[in-house]
Amino acid sequence: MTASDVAAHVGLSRSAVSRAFTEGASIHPDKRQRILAAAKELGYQPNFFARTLSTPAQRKCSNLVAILTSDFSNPYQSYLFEELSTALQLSGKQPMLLNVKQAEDLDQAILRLSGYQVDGVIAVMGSLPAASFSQCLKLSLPLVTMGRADERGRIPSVQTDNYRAGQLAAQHLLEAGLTRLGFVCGRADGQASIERLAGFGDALTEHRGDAPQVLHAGRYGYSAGFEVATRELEVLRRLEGVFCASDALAMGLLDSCREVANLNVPRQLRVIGCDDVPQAAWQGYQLSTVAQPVADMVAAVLSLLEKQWQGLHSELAAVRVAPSLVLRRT
Amino acid sequence: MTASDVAAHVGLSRSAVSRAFTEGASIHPDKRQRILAAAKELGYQPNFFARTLSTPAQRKCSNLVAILTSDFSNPYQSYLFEELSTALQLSGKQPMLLNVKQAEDLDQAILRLSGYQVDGVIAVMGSLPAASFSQCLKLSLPLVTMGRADERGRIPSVQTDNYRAGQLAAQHLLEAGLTRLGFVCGRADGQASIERLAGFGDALTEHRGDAPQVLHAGRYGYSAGFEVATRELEVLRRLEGVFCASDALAMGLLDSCREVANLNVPRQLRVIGCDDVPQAAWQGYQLSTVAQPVADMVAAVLSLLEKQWQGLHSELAAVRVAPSLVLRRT
DNA sequence: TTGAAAGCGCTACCAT
DNA sequence: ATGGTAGCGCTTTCAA
Repeated sequence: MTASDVAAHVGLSRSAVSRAFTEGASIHPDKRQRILAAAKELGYQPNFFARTLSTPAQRKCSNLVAILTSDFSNPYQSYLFEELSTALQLSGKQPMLLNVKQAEDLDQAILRLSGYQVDGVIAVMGSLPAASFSQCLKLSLPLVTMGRADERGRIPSVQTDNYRAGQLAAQHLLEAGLTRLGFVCGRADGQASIERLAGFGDALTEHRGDAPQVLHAGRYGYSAGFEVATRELEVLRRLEGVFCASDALAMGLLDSCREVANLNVPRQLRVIGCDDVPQAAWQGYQLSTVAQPVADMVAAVLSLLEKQWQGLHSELAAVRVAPSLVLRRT
Repeated sequence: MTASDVAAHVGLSRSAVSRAFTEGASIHPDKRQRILAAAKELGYQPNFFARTLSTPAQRKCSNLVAILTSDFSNPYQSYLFEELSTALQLSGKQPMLLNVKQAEDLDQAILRLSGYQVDGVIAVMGSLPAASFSQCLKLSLPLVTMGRADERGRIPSVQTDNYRAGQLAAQHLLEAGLTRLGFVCGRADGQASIERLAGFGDALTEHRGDAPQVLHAGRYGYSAGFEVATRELEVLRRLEGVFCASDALAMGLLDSCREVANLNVPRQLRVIGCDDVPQAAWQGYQLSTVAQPVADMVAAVLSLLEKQWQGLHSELAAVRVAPSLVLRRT
């Protein structure tokens, strides 16, 4: 089905058909109606590829935006992904997905993406090195990363203010009158964990508390939380409250307390997580947590992309969005 | 960056560049090397849009495949989605995502998709009526649905053999010597729930057991499971085992038993779920379940698409893949 | 094996 | 407001 087919069907020119599908083009309303009706009947839709091809370079635009991600099993990632794809569609963009398993593939993958003329790339991969994105820079392909800023500040990024997240967690535990506090770290080299710990620790010392006891889970998942709690049970028994670097860690720890340690939460130990994934609200957990402001983050990402499309490269930055406290049972 | 730019850079023709990127084209190996090297240096990648445009209709192909889905918060969906996108990429296809919130949007959405020249559509939306896909049929856009067959058998589909899933669950509970059994239904009108119940019930009567007591949760999520268990506590107390239409339902029920009913699982009540989502293996749940054969289903989906691309419409069918039992603590 | 040229479906610019 | 036409980047004949 092509524009010519439709044109022939209604007895008008190809140009007329094109205009009927172009917002604000000079065409008689009646004719536009007739053309649109015929198109609907014939199942015609302008070929976006051809359209992009013929549009002048200046405002060429495929409306395709790539989302790069490496892990869906992570509940926070899939939650973020839901919001991201919805927002993208709402603003008229079509999300393309790239599931990147190995960092080495990245340059190659981005090159392929450029073959699809994507308008921009959103990278949701906290653990990937910024160096991997050199190809985007080289192709001057608009890019925004989420969850991790480029060390050299050359890539626009959006992330939670992790330092603030640590402060909030500390504030909550301190207000409960607790003093012996701990922090469960995800990846030891993870920027997020490091910053959360910094905010947490600073807040404690400011309030004349002791520095937190740090437990190393090594990863951010449920199992890691369960395992670290089982392994470090003695440490946990001496604590009054812990801040976990992710909700999944907190939930694993919680279950270990319940089933292995027979440690009552929140009576003997208060637990606060970070992310506010849907499961945190489950009646079985009722986990208090520091909520990542997902909606705000998504809005910030779109705005950063928008700026790049408008050529406002000067105003780009590492955006940090404020998290908030969600208090539940733990 | 266009083929002409690369051609100029190496002092050859556009045609040569095109051939360098075409598998098995007639070109001197040395020249191909030079061109490929130059392309890499310049960050050139053939424009897939233009390529699709110029390729003869017969084997025209964008390598774009759309995935339609309506809910990512569902853990089974995101798990399935992970597998699907990976498999697609592995076979050289690029997944495009369409998050469909409202069924009415569907026709419109599919039309838009056709504008992107997608090679096929995979619909992962159990709860959408088959009628919504008329647009695909009209455009003769290859389509495969997952999780729900078209009543009239006109749309190729892949799903778990839900009847068999019910049988497996029954078999497990009967082998444990239990007789007073129940079934927790998700959506009362959901095909999956109905079939699972049928298999479950038939297996029970075959073994001379009573027909199962049916509890209606109304939805498939965690909260629905928690609520139905709390509401129907008295019924639950009289049962020895329940089969839940989804893992999320089972987990909600489990938590309600633990926290509200003080009912010991598995001693007083055995619970078996359906799906085998990652959370089912969490130490806090250790949920026995009927596993959906996700890898097999994904393979079947790709194979059905492949057949449509080869024009083998005669061999299409509603594929049913066998589930398997995963026994854990409950 | 190679370069020239036609044409894929479309939009944008011409004239009218 | 309308129809004709050039040309977007590419693949593919066709000659050579």
